Amino acid sequence: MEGQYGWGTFEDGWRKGPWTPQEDKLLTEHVKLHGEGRWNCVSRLTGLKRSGKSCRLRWVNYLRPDLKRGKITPHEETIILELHAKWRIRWSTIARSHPGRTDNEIKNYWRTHFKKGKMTKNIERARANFLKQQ
DNA sequence: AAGACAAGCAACCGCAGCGGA
DNA sequence: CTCCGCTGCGGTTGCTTGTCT
Repeated sequence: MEGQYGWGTFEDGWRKGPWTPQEDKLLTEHVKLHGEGRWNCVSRLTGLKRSGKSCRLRWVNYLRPDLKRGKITPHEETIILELHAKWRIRWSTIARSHPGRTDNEIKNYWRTHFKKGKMTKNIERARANFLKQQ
């Protein structure tokens, strides 16, 4: 298995950096077999040299079968704006209310599209709409 | 064609909360 | 009650890709 890890490095016995298709496969099979959770056991059970933290992140943000992937549509953007008006920076809560998208994805989208003063009017409008519905 | 810069995104880090021993 | 390990969350970093000059 040596030599196929790209630039990933080892630290304290754990591998870090980008995931390989082999690692993805191992993790996917593990979740299929044992379900989500018990992330700290994944390395022991599968032989993956990844921390539980890293495994959970990879699964939640990339491997989950119900993920939509692809670009965020204007409709989804509106939903995100409204949810943000409601929950502010509770990304995980927003993600749960918006199936198919991850908190990391929403957070990244927000930071690149809205944060730097861009589309402030839209954000305000969404917040006003939300408050009106209260 | 090539270098500089910006945007997008995957992944890591530190911390807090929770539950079991 | 306290300690410790595990999980989840929000913030941040840095690599990759696209665009501009």
